[in-house]
Amino acid sequence: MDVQLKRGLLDVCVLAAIKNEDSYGYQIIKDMKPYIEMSESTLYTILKRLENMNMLTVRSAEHNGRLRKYYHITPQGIQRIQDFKEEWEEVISIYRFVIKEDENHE
Amino acid sequence: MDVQLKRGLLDVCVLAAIKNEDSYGYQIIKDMKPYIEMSESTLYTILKRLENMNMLTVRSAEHNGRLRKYYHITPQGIQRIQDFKEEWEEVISIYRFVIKEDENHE
DNA sequence: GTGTGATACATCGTAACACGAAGTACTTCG
DNA sequence: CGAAGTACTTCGTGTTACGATGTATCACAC
Repeated sequence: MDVQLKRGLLDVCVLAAIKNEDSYGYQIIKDMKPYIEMSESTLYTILKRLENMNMLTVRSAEHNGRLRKYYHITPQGIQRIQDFKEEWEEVISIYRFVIKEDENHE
Repeated sequence: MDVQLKRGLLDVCVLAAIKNEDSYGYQIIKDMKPYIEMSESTLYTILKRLENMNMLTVRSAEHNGRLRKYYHITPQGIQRIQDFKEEWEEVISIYRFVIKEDENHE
């Protein structure tokens, strides 16, 4: 999938992936794989960013001797998803513009 | 509208805006304004990029003593719109993922 | 017991990109 | 004359996705 097209979706996808249940990096990647793929470096960058923006909080926990960082969504994070849903109307209208211009001439 | 969300849409919008009829910078901005807004510096950067990618060709013409550059879409440009339409399925599936995770818990 | 692959997180450098700011230059209209 | 509209250009900056690379543990096969 086109990198540019992904840019506006990744943040919200990560938030959606942890909304119902706290999760950790590796799991998030697996959960999102059927829908959107991202490298580990991308995900951890995003998680760091969302943390700095107070859209999620982190808690470390030990699991089988390995460290795991569990991410928990905040009210701001939930609001971010809400804003995205509202912006989607605009996205659809843009899509329709592209389609309209395209269909006039095929 | 969120900058990141626009990134994947701008190129295709510009191509759609010139698909049926050759157009020039200022006009393109006006045509797209109801759907998506972009600054002049952004548009001219995009037009330059699309030209380098052979998605459009340029022809200069004089209009009322002023220079105008008319942009004409190429087969590659048309193909780019087609690819976008095909990728849209994926975008919708991602949107549904976000919505689904969101609706489980409100 | 040694390799191999999965799990799990981190850092660095890079290239793409949107955008604001500022500039040039011509036309129209009050 | 001055302001606003038309039309294109250049520069610098901040954001961002990603590949490459590294560290470390665990499970399982051979």
